[in-house]
Amino acid sequence: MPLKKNSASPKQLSDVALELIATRFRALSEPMRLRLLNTLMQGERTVGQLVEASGSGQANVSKHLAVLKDAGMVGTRKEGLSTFCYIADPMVNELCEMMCRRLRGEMEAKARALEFNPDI
Amino acid sequence: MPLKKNSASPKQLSDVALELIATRFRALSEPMRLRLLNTLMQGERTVGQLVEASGSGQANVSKHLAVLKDAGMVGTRKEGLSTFCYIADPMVNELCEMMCRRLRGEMEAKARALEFNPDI
DNA sequence: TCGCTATATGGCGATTAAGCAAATTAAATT
DNA sequence: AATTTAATTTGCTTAATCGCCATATAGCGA
Repeated sequence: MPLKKNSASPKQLSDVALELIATRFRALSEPMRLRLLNTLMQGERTVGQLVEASGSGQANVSKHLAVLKDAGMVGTRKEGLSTFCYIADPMVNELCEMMCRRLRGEMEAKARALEFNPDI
Repeated sequence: MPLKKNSASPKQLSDVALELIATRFRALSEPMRLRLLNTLMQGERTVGQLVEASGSGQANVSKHLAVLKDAGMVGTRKEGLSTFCYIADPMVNELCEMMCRRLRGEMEAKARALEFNPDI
């Protein structure tokens, strides 16, 4: 067995792949959508609850949710008149936490860099 | 000791935080920028090399690199006339790999779902 | 100093995306 | 069937972004 590249193959991604990946990240590139996801991290919510929690209009929330659904990040479940939304992809949590951690680290480093340094 | 939530605190992120996170993801939301990053994963490259590898115009590459630099994902180093670019944040690799894995998984699942199923 | 090369920047047209308001569908209630 | 409630869709306006072109800056060699 030739034992191909086992991990982190240095290949260039195809145009199609790049487009797909970009679309996923684009879904995460708007504060309002991140706010919706952030709320959904606490558990299932109806569209109406998300409207209230987000402070945005109903039409906008609906459209943002459609984007997140297309990206496979949010799922929905109908129950009577209400549509319940939930995070369909646990990767979303990972991605956001990773990003938050990183940002906190950077900001703290910058804050430290701006402090007076009495011991040098 | 009250034993607060030790991890994954269910807090809502602030507007500022959401904006910062969105900006980071937005940097990853364009195929051309992903292509540049993908090339840089193989190692340092000059802007000119990236122009050639990407098949895009020099001005565009320069602007895309500026976005990636602002997002803290790419760093540069000047050497004579050339500007060498490199991935400044290892998280970029993680994020892209995670996304690729996930997409592969989903696509394979969809492909399987489209197959004829002889054993049922 | 005068070019020559590598990169950055500014302007322009076209496309895309967001927010708002109004119209439309869909399910439950009376 | 008519009404009410929940959500999606559509049309409009404004703002952001991409790619292309031309121009400006900066370092190097003649």
